[in-house]
Amino acid sequence: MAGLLIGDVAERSGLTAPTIRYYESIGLLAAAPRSSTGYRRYGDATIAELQFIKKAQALGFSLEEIREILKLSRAGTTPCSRVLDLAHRHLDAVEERIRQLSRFRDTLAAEIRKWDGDREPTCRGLCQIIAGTDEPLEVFRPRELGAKNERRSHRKAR
Amino acid sequence: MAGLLIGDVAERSGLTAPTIRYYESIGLLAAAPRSSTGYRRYGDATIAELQFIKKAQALGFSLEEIREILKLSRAGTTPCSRVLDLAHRHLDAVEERIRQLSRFRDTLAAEIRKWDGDREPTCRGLCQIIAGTDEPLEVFRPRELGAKNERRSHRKAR
DNA sequence: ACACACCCTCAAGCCCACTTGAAGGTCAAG
DNA sequence: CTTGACCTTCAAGTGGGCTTGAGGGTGTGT
Repeated sequence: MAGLLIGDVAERSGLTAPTIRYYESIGLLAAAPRSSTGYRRYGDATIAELQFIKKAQALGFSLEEIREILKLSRAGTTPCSRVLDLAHRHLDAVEERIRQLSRFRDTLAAEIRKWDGDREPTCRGLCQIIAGTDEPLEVFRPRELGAKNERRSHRKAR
Repeated sequence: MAGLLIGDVAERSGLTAPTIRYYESIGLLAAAPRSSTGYRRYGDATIAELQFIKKAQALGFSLEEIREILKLSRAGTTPCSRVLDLAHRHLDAVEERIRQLSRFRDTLAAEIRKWDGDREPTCRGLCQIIAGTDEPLEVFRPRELGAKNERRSHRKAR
């Protein structure tokens, strides 16, 4: 009987069998056809799809976003502008993070040089150094790019 | 009585009161002194510390790592060589992170360019574009950069 | 005196992306 | 016919970093 077993697919895609079942369970992957005894049977298309999922994930997309992409993709006719937009936003986020990290690295490196030259380096400095750097950093939350943590309550003064 | 209430600290630091209590509970923040009725009382130093935590977090450090930094930092009198050493290691970590992110950005940007250039950017094409790319992409796992997912079992052929 | 915005603790829940475990069915080789 | 490597399902656990809820105390303005 034709078709790969889940373990073969797992091996070829570099995922685990439970992960593949999990993907099916959350609707990321279409339900595989079954053999008469209930075994899932796969074709090469699934491996390609899993590799797509892996790479999309590696590119920073959440499973939710990937599902959205695949849904649009399966619809076929829908334009890809949303997907493209999503990718652009990810790129922006990544670049901003690189900038933040670079600034931090410079600050840290400068501080270390100061310390290295210092005869009597105090540890207390560390907090102030890092805490006292320039503008407030935006928190980069790779998996949830929407900033849903805005709390600006007006407290009654006591 | 002197001292900020937890809500004031929350507002000024941009965190929430429960989060601050949580940080205390996991030993990230020192236990605040209490008023006679049990209210936590804070000084400005705590706000600076929380901002340090926020920034370190934004830079990709886990609370565990931040705790380590703060612990050494608080040790105060102990020779600073350890802190310095830690700082060096963090600098290395930051630089490695920058390199990883840069590679990641290049890959993503390349995908987007490919995609942008496409006259008929069908989502199907997109999938194939990403799925069909050359070398395997490195998975970018922001919080756990260690690649612990190598499974290469040898399956018996059936 | 009362409302109301704070504060406290402790426990449980949530989210994501899985992983692990238990209990059992299937299939090919020896 | 047994062994053992596979497959099945469903449930529960993991980990990081919180958030939410219940139940109850505090402090101030009117």
